[in-house]
Amino acid sequence: MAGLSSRSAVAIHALAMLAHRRGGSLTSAEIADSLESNPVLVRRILGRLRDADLVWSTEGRGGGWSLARAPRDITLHDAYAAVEEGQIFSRHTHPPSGACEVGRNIGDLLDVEFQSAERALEEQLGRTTIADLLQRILASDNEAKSH
Amino acid sequence: MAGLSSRSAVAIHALAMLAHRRGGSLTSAEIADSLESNPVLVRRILGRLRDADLVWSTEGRGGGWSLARAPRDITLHDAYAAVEEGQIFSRHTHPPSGACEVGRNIGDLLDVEFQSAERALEEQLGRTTIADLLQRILASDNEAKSH
DNA sequence: AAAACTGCAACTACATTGGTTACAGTTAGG
DNA sequence: CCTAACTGTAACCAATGTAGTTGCAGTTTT
Repeated sequence: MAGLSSRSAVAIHALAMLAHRRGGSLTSAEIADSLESNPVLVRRILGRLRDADLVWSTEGRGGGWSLARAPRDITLHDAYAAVEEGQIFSRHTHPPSGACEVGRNIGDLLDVEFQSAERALEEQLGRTTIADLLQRILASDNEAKSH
Repeated sequence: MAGLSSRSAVAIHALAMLAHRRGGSLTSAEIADSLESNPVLVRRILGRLRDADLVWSTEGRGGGWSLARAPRDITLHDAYAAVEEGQIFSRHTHPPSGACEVGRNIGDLLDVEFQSAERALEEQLGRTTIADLLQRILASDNEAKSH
């Protein structure tokens, strides 16, 4: 458990690509190309984004994926929450001993602390939208080209 | 990678127990008892706390573990940083395609976002000390006893 | 009918974690 | 000086979750 999966990175990458396409759509193969990864992996992750109403998909020939909202209305936290499950911190694997003053009380208090730390992380993620990110990506690209 | 390990919870639990002992020491077996866990596991984690100068240990008969600082000078972030390694978010497993405008620029920008989110979490953890936590643990215990 | 898609189940390889056993080294006490 | 009670570590196991892949059924356009 050396941290969370790379699904957040993949999800945000895909959302940025879709935002770059404006209203247009992309296939899972096209997104997988940019990720140097696999279309099935992309569909798995985009499927979760669809469950969270961030994107929608159409089947069959000519099908693919599109944004379900404006890029400025999707935050990095939306992407994170859609693909990453549960809590960041793991709690005690066994309930601590009730015979110990610390053991029988620490559980709930630790929960409060961990939850507020996670909330701080989520709030920070919520401050950046896909539109913000795409703008910086394009600025970064122009910067690179001019050198 | 459904989050971090439970090492932070174990570390904080152990620090709270040591703080409760005031200047005294505890053996890894005593701490393991409260955790309903294993002395070796405890020594592994307390070893990291020692590397971070939060506790010290003495070997041999009558040995054990003690705090290396006052409880009010140890934050939950200190414990977290000592036992949890690396970053919370995983990055792209392969570097994205350089052929894609998004792919060749997103890496660094995502790093900035993820790092500032993690910093927010760490700052929140830094706001609570072991002394704070122990005080609440004891208050919680008295509360429970009075009913 | 064929081509180009999504959706999904199943499987592999791999890393990490929690847990355990075993044992060497250190120290205090009788 | 010998034994009991500790720490320190290495080695190993089972369980879990992830990334990656193959295969195939279903859907839609041409």
